[in-house]
Amino acid sequence: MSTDDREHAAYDFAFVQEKWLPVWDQLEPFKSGRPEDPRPKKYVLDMFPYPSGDLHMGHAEAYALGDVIARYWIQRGFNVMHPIGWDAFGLPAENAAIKRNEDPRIWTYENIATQKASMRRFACSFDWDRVFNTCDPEYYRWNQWLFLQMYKRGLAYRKDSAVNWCPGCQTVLANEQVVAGLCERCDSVATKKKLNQWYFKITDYADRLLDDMAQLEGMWPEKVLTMQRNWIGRSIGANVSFAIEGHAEPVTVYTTRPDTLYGATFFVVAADSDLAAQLAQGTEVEKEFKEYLEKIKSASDIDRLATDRPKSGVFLGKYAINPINGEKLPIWASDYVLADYGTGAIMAVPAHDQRDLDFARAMKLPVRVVVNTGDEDPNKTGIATTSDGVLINSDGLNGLKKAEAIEKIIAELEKNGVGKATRNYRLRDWLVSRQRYWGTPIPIIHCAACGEVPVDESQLPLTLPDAQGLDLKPKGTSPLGAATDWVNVKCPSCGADAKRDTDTMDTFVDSSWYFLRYPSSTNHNEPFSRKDIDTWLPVDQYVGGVTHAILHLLYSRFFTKVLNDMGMLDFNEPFTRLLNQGMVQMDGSAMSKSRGNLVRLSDELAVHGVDAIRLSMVFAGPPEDDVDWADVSPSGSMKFLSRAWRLSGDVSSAPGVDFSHGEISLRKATHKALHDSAFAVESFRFNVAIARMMELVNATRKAVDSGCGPSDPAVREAVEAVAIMISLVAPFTAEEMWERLGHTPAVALAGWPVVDESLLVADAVEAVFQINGKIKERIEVSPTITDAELEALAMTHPTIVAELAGATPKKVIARAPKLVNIVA
RNA sequence: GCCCCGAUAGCCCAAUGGCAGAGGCAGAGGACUUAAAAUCCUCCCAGUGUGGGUUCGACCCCCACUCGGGGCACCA
Repeated sequence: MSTDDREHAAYDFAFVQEKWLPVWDQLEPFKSGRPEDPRPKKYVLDMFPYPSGDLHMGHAEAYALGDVIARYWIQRGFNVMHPIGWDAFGLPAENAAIKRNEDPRIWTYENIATQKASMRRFACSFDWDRVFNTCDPEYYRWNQWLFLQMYKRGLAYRKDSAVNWCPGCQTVLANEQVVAGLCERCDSVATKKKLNQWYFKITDYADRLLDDMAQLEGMWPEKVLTMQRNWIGRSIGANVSFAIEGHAEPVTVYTTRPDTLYGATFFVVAADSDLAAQLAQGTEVEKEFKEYLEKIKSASDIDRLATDRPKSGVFLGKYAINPINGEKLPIWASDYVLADYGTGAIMAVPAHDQRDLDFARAMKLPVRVVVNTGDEDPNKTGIATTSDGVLINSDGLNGLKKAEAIEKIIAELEKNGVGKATRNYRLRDWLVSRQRYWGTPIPIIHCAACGEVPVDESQLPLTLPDAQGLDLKPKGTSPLGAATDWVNVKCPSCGADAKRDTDTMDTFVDSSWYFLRYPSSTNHNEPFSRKDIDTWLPVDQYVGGVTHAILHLLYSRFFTKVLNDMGMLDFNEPFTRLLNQGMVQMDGSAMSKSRGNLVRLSDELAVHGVDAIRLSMVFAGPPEDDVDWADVSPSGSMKFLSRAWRLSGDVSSAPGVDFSHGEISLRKATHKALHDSAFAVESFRFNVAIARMMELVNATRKAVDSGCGPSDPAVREAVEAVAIMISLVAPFTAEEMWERLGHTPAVALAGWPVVDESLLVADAVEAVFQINGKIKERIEVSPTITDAELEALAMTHPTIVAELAGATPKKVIARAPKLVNIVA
């Protein structure tokens, strides 16, 4: 088909797509980091994908949204870095490898190639020169390096602990990966296992992770901040030390209500704690205690999560002494107290804590009210009173309010050396070792004589042994253990026979700092250079799903703070702004093959074209809302793009024509669209931005057909503006329009036209006159009219005069130029 | 149970205390056409989940409730 024929043919998206891709490959409009680039920087980042097959609808939405933002800031004259890479370690590759009996590398790199090709065709504005994969040795060597830095600083350590274990994945899980008692990956019921594992000491950073959120306020979705606050779960209280009858060591409890110390009537230790076992040992209740312990151990985490199940426990026959009044408190063991929170023991104040009250009522233990809250007696109601009030039955605290009492009792306890103010956190240390193959090997050697010996940094990367010949099937121990040549080494310290650590790192380690690597992705000497970091970081705009609200975002914030302490960067928060996109659904539920409601991205692209799919995603509604594919109309998107495209063929003025004498009302529409859609994009209301573009297309159509005609400069100005604006979302169509308008590519770099403020003022606006809030008259007025002028117009208007019938209004409110409201 | 978000036309969604409708989908009619598709034009449709309150004026702010979605859930 000749170019001439093509001119008259209908808009052919497939042809246009194939036409421009090679041109863009050559122009590289999105290359960032050219030396001496004078433009201010903007780092726009999409969460990198896991290479599980080809891109799907969810990717399409996420990357379409990120692309709008990146392309917008380029049009606004910023030097935008918009990189991409692959989060390429992880279980699916390993499972696929087991199934296909081949190296997980093959599956992984094949999928990466597929996704990469799809992203190019999807016209993602990525800087392809910065790509890396976390499974590249060149990347994970820096995971190992960072691990060693953490180790040096005491932030990476091993301990024995009851850890979450997924029987499905046959590996341990971090707390964050257990959702409602289930493995977040495979939904198996997580169990507990006593194991020696590696941890990162994220709890050292709990306060900073919490307090630094102040700077994210208004920049991150409130929802994410709330979830992180809940997750860290800081509470403020006191540790109080109780002597135990017949037990040498005192036991410390943590309480947020030290003011209620006089209301303590019993004492509870976590049944699964070492302390409980110690207290029971050798006593007549030991047998009963052990039976109880067995019973609760067999209860799954799911059962434990039910908060309404009856309280249970065993009296241990011993007594704790209340340090403030010498009272003897019976000690119980129960599973309602958690072994790994606080000290694993509590003082029970049933009057003012619901859980303690439930337990007291079940075990017929006394309840003593020590705070008069004005509520009914918990003894009668069974409802603990937790609000503020006046202290009673509490000696020196009587008459004080809660806050005063807390302050006074803590001072007293501290004076007597039996307590002190303390904070506690729900957050636990991050368990980072995994018993699987496809991850970063932990760079530690275990020597019988020297203990843990770090691999020398010069020996990094410590690459994975060849998967060939290894049994990757999950069996609870790392497959690396079977790679004898790899495992058996000489101790770097003493030279004796030693073994490598056989666990690999949680893949969340990989994603905790990848955003720091993009600017230095080809640096072979360090994970990232200070110069690159200072140039590009922090990330100005991060885009991704809310599913990572806790895990990835919390870990990345933690890494950033550690690196800040190491002096490797000088900011505290990695992601200045965060946008969470919703999910793509079909008929109200998540798409999946098993549900039979899967919409294939490749099918949709084939039928409607890339631009129409991108547009549909972005136009469907607010970005954070879920999109239901049943509600969107890709054919409607195509229709709009065709309308826009057709305009570019109608323009009959020459490129470079002076717009200033163009038809004024269309010019106003153009500048208003430019102004309003920019504002909408900056406030993430992309659907609104597109509505403004549609308005301008409609207005231009009208101007061409029945207004100023196609030769008016205002028409060219409008259509050029349309091309630039829709380039954010429909880059192929925009490029084609730009060419038809007589310009050279790339439209992505054309620049957002400067808005002429004088054209944003309307000639006349409609004002309304109300009486008692009811509209009585509408008139055209100048937008610059004053309140007094408008009021005078209203009071002399025949309709209003007639309505008032001579009565004197009580009050007149004028809001020029919009309305006058007369209160009669 | 606690906390957060939402509810506007048949549907998806706009409207920063000031005329409820920007945009789209679906629908109806018309123009063009031998006809159809495409295209262009025009039109229909709710008084903002319910009940109170504040205000000259409330989709918007406050209180209570209903429904939907999400988060947390023995963390002392």
